[in-house]
Amino acid sequence: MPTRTTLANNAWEALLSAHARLMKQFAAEDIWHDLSMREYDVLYTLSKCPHPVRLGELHKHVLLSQPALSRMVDRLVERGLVQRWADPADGRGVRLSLTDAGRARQREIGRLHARSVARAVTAELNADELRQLATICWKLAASDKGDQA
Amino acid sequence: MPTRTTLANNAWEALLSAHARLMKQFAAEDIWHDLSMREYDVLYTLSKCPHPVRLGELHKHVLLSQPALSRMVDRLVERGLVQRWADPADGRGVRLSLTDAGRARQREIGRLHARSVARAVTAELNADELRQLATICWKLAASDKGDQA
DNA sequence: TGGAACTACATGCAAACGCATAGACTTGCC
DNA sequence: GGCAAGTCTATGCGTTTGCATGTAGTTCCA
Repeated sequence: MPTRTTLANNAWEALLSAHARLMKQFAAEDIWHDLSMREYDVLYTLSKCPHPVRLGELHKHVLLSQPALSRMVDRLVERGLVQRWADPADGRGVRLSLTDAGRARQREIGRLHARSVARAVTAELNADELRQLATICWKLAASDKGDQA
Repeated sequence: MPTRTTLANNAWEALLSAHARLMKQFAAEDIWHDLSMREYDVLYTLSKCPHPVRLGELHKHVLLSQPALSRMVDRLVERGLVQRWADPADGRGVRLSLTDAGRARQREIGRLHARSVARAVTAELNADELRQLATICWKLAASDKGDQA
């Protein structure tokens, strides 16, 4: 009879293993062109924001240190995929959005990646399991705040 | 009415978000001493192997390039936490195991980390959800059999 | 209004990473 | 047995990362 602690640790280890396996599989796909998956992740996150977003806000969603993110944005700006704007309400701040080229790029890769994801995940899980996984993981993801869906 | 593809992508995004949020939270804990979480991950993986394990085998479980893993092992050997053995059955190969110090270190940190994990995860999920999450994620993790291009 | 405390982002620097490839060994085929 | 092809790990090298800190702008409160 496993304790609640044991159940929790087993669930987390399972999540980590699933994450590692699928990340490796997706990284091996030949769809990323000259982007790293981390860079794509940033483009994808920006693509979901209707308005230019603060660096700090972006940082909450990306597993990267703030300086590393700042410099990655540098590079994406230099490549013409992201735009930096001054924030009129806060002179320290920066607002970021995709350029048209950046949006096009994200869509192009996103379309292919979404297929890979669907193929990999539906190969192992039925619709009920997909719904359960989403429900449970969103609980874990949003736990300090009601965030998006 | 969401399609199966949409369900799959939503589930994967939820998993990624949960992963990112919890990883950040765990990284912020003050329990790692002079190890990075990636290094701890390697020690943990080794701790589960009853016999010395090949580098390539270890690599399957760690989200890191083979050269990066090789050099991380260098550093862990240099710090006295891991041992490298020649493989009698294959002269190219290397076998790895924890030293006593490495095992002690892993246990010490593991005890604390397991508590953090339990605290964070049980705060959001009940026992049924924990079991569902584990079952589903192990399915995703273990599907190393089927491979497609 | 002024200044201390705080926040947001950028930069210096050493460490660590990924990619390409080399080196060492094994396997398979003749 | 011998040589080509394949596998396992290590190394060279340019890039990216994290930590500590710097710089600029904001907030709080006397």
